[in-house]
Amino acid sequence: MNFPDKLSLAFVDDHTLFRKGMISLVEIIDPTIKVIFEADNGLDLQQKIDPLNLPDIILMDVNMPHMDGFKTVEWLNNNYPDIKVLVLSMIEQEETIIRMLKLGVKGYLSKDVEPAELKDALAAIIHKGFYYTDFITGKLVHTLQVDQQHAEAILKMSEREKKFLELACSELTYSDIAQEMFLSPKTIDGYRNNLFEKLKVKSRVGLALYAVKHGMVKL
Amino acid sequence: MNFPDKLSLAFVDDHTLFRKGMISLVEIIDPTIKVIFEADNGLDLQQKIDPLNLPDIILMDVNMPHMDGFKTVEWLNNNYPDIKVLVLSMIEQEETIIRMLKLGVKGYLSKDVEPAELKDALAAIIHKGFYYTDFITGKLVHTLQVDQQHAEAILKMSEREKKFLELACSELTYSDIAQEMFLSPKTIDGYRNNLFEKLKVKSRVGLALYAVKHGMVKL
DNA sequence: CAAAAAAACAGGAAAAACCCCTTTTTTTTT
DNA sequence: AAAAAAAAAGGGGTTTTTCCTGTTTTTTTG
Repeated sequence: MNFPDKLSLAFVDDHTLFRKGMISLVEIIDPTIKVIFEADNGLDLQQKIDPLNLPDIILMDVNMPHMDGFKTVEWLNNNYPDIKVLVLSMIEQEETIIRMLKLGVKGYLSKDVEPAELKDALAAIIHKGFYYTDFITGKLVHTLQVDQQHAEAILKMSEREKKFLELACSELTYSDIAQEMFLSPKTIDGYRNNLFEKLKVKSRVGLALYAVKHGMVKL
Repeated sequence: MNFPDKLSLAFVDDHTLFRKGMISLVEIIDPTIKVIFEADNGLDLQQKIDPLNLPDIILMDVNMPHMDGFKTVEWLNNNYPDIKVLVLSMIEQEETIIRMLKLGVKGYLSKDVEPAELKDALAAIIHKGFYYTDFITGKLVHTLQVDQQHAEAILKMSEREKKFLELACSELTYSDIAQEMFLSPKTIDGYRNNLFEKLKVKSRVGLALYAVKHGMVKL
């Protein structure tokens, strides 16, 4: 199937080889598809987007420097709500997928799909408004079953708590951390207790392992 | 610069879009380059490689299902030592890079390079035998300074200490761990002190983070 | 401006971790 | 069998973490 009118796309991905390769592929998939622009990240997209020449669909990664996929989709929602976003990402973590879907993206594809499926996805997004694979649907169902409070707790962590968590993943004592954050050690105790509750752990080691496991803190 | 004779390549990467896109790009970089085959992973490569029609260079990812980049390079070293490998990967962790270089790969590029640099890398591998960026060289230097310490530490760890380390990466108290290992809590104190010395850390959190970072314990 | 909520801070105690040094038991080596 | 080495365990103390309950200060809301 070809696309009814000229389909226009844009690519947002910091992996230059991948992005250039995708553009070549699209040429093969359907030469009538127009690639309006390509960008390295969300900031780059903001500079390149032209209100008089908007793409129908933006194909976007999640991990990008300077302005990641999440913030980029939020910005698009606020500024160009009619543009549809199809995520192309290696990340298959449930939290990431769910978060993107909550932001309203119209599809989420892994980078290991065949070009034919990419074509199907583009077609479905144009005709049906979305393209969700069984894998994605399975994630959606699963997330309903996970402790909603727990999921919300992660999203609702304050910036101060996040900072504390980062510092707690080190050999600093709570006293050291208090100094670092210009707070009282007793305040730090409070943060720790809050996070123990929110993340359902019961020791500092548990906290550190949780943070690393869920990508909140890098090693 | 064009390549002297027909350069032949193969691609090994589980991301189909990326792989197909790369093939398209190579066509643009130099239409005389021949892509002999493409594979999803190491096992796929083993099935597709033809001893009578070998590529000069294999461009390969590191993370692949079923048979990762490390095992794949080892297999190639044993079976087709004349084939050169250029790694194309998102992974910039020092351990991964060093491990690949130790296995003898002739270059390691991030997936966010420009196509022009890819071309340079291919040319350098053909003419000089390798292509190492400054970034990679920096990793090599650093690893000389750190590798020895880490290797020595690992060699000196007893099986009991390793077991303790695994259990210490949890919310168990030392008392719990002692019961689990059928030892006295005082013995556990001794293990902890030994590991603090060997791994140069000074707290249980430091121990846990070290263990996870160096792959001694999985999350 | 007052009330409510959020953030920061506090007292005090118990548990756990950490530290230094030593002894005992078991295993290995000679 | 004895000596040496390694592993396990111990005494005792300090520091840090954890826990419970509460107060004060600052910010937000009405």
